[in-house]
Amino acid sequence: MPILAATRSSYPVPATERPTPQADDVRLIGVTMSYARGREICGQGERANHVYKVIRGAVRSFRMLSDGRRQICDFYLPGDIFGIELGGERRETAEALADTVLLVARRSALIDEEDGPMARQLWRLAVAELQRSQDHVLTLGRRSASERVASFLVDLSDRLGAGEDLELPMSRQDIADYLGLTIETVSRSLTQLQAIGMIKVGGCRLIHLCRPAALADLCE
Amino acid sequence: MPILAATRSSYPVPATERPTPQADDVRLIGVTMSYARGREICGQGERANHVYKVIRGAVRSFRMLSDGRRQICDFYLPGDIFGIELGGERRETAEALADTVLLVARRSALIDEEDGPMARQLWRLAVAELQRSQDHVLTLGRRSASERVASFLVDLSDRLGAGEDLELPMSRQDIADYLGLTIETVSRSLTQLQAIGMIKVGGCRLIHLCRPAALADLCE
DNA sequence: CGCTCTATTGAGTGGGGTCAAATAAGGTGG
DNA sequence: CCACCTTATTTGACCCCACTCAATAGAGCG
Repeated sequence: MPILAATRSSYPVPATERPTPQADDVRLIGVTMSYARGREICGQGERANHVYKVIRGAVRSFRMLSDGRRQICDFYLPGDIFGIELGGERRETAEALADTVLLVARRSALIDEEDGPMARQLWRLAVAELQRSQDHVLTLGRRSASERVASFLVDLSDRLGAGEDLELPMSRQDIADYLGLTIETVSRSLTQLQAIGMIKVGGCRLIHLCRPAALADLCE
Repeated sequence: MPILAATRSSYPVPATERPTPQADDVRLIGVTMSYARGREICGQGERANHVYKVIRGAVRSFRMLSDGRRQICDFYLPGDIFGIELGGERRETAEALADTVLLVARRSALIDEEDGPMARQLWRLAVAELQRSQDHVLTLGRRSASERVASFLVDLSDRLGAGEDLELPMSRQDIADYLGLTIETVSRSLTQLQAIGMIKVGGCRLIHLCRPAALADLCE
């Protein structure tokens, strides 16, 4: 019998089978599932049969080169929808950053519908993700290490709606693989931003933005 | 009276007013316009009232940081559609790489339609562009200079359907701004790829891929 | 308290950037 | 068609930001 499973588990656990009470943006009907920290949600090369909405926790989505270099494409936070692909095969792997609860819906429930409004919702979703990806391209292509870290913090603060006190759901390694840097460089950039009074690092998952506006200005 | 204008002109010139005879992918109804090399097609911050399909020539789409650093998000080649935005404002500027002919359609003709199949076409278009952008992220985040240039050449060859003889529609500066490098590094990478027998540079706009498969392998 | 995992800091290196000069490729006007 | 001018590309010399390798310091957990 499915239960709401917030406990650490080795395999994904169905949590409830009711559709979400309120659908914010896109109406998803599916099953909520729990994933333990680090667990794979869906893998590169698999058939893309489901789409996901983050209820609690956080997710990283990434691709790897054959020699092991990893690039994180995006992090997904509560409210975000991910996993909508064009063709049948997934191009990215998604993993839970922390213990995470997802709403899992059949892809067919979304895509095969001859429903104009729904298709437009999907389109909006795709365009919004495209814009995020293009911001990412700008950051990776033309910003220095500390600018990348600054823009990352600003973006995360906006998305979490957390104001000036950020609790990072991801490790330094994840940030590095998102920003195209190494963990050492991420760490040094944080130290440097702290030195110029932009932020205050209080434990490795806690960051206070002392001057959010100035931080945003760093990214132009 | 609008004419088919292939001549160099200072301002965009309407070419014909008939809809395209055959629509490949998305049925666009609009006006064909000619743009001289270097001319702006639409600018960052403007209202996004039109969408564009490349008939002849090529287009670069880019964003700039306040200090002048430029990041090219994508190049658009004959057959490609671009300029579909979510909100009202454009986030990127588009310019003609060479003398270019575009089919220009009103955005409203696409978006306001309550047409399921059309909305799905739009969605496919957006997802396809998203996938290209995510490939770009992987390249910028985790590949070395010569790997970037190699993957760029392979991708361009695929898209142009040109086989092993590539005619580049863009300058070294454009390539550099697309790949997050400098022109000097692009040039050195090309020289290096030539030195190991991968390509043959014959004039700055002509590149022959001697070993296309090996070149693709460089990008893993 | 000790073990393990993660993050920070330090020292040294190298890939790609900067600056500058040489070369090649286009245009333009005579 | 050629000489001249302008712009784009290549090459060289040198430097610096970010990477690598290594050691230290915290954090989390049993």
